[in-house]
Amino acid sequence: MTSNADIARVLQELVDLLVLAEGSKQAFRVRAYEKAITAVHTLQRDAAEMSAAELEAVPGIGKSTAAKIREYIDTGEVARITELRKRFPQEMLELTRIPGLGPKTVVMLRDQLGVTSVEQLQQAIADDALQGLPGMGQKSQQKISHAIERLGLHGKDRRTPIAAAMPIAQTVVDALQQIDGVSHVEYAGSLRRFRETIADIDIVVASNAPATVMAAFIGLPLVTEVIGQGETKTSVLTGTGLQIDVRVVRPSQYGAALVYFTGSKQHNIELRQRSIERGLLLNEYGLEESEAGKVVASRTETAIYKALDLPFIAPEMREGIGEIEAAADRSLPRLVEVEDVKGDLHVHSTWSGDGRSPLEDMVRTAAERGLEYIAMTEHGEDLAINGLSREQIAAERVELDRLREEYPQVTILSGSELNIGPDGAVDYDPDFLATFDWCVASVHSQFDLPEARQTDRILAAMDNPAVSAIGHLTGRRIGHRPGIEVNAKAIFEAAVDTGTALEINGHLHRLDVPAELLLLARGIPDLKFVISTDSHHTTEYENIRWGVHNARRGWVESTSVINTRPLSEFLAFVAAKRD
DNA sequence: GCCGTTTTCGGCCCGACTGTTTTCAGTCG
Repeated sequence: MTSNADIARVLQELVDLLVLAEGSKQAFRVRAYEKAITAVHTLQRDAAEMSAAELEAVPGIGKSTAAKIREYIDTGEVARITELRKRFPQEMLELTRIPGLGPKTVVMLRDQLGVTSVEQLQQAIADDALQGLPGMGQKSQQKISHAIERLGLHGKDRRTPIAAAMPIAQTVVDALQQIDGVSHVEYAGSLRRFRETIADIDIVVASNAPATVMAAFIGLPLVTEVIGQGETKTSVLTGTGLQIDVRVVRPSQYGAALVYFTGSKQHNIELRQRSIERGLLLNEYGLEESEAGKVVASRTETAIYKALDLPFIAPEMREGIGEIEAAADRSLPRLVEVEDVKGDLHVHSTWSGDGRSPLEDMVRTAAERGLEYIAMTEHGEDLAINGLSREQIAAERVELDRLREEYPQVTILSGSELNIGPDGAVDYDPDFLATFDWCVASVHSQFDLPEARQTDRILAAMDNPAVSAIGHLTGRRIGHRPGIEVNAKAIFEAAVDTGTALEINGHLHRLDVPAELLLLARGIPDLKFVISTDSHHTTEYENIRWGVHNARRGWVESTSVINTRPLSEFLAFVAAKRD
């Protein structure tokens, strides 16, 4: 069956082609289709099973898009796309990936020089053929030439995994924080919204001395090239080709700037439309009356939202997927927060082959961090090298008993991270499994089985009464390895039916269950999650922040997360399944 | 192309920076 993801991909190709045909990414048709793509992504059912009329009823999808979606489902093609492909061959789309080359220039190059590929463009530059073209001089030619050279590092489409971007962003934020006269610094953009990959890092600075900030910024050791520099905006590249944009605003404008640069683009557009409806104008400097120009709000984000008759909307939700409507009718979810989390139920020590901190260090750190309970979940014995035999588990439990006396403030559970085999079987026998207080079961092998088999193995693992949660559902490593393919809906249903929780793994490389799937799980009553750090070292308890961010991006409420509950309630959840 | 308590046409978010220009077009976010 044609999946929603397939449809979104097809519409994306249509958008890419239309940008050339329309000459602008901002063309209304282009934006309309982009909105439709978002609508398809967030659709709660399979588009393939929907009639044209039903599709048309979806906000953002109109008559024309609905017809094209049906056309694709029924015939596997869209005539409009076929036609556009003839006008704009694939290589021309490649040209638009060169930073600084927009659709107008790409089409002009074809019309004036017959250039339709990167190779031809390089030849044209070698021939000095670009300067003299309408609107192009020597500098333009140099700029394009330079952009092609570094395309290998960062084309416009290149995205960086959040795990790589986050430490860089924090380094820059920390450095800018030190500058005299800087009152606030925060990373914004897709990083603040906690997307799993980011195109560039946006940093907002509040200061009355922008020149000082910019000078310090471009002087940072990680800056290898300055792309653009103005009074309020400077863009640079790092050695890995990651772009960092810094915007400086006055402290009184900080909230407006933060809203603006956090985005998303769609969220901002909707906020501006809401502003216009109220006779207001919203930009990165403030929310003001359109006529009088009097500033209504600008210092804090909360003030901006309030002036638009909205409660504060969490950055992780600002994707233009219905959060503003939900805010307007006061039906925003009560998102989970880091402070809500009482226990960590996925923790390794050096007892596991890949653990890097000794057991006592892990326990002491948990106690110091104020956790009420933890589960030591060393790897099960089926995981070669890393896993624990029954004898090793018995030995670890002796140590756990001693630690319980030494650290009475934290309840230490004896757990395991079991391995889900290709058929859904897990480590150990039922009697031995019953001796654990808590087991999380995860896929660690056979990542390329077809969707049906992957789904079946997880459903089988959920049927096991000892399995209280499924760990890192897809097993993906962001930017390195795609996850296993699963039927998410079937898994959500089975999780409810069997009383099994789904882990939200907080490792920045994992963020698994992915937020995209969490969004699909919205509104399923009784579906429970557990947010875990998967710590292998004492420093990794910090991962709880990332796990919570990811959960919030998936609109997960505090009440759906079992490790926000007191120990007694949490144990009751485990016991309910075993009975 | 989508949408509508300013409905079926006429709007559609807003600004910085660059390079080419003497007032703007293109690109980008």
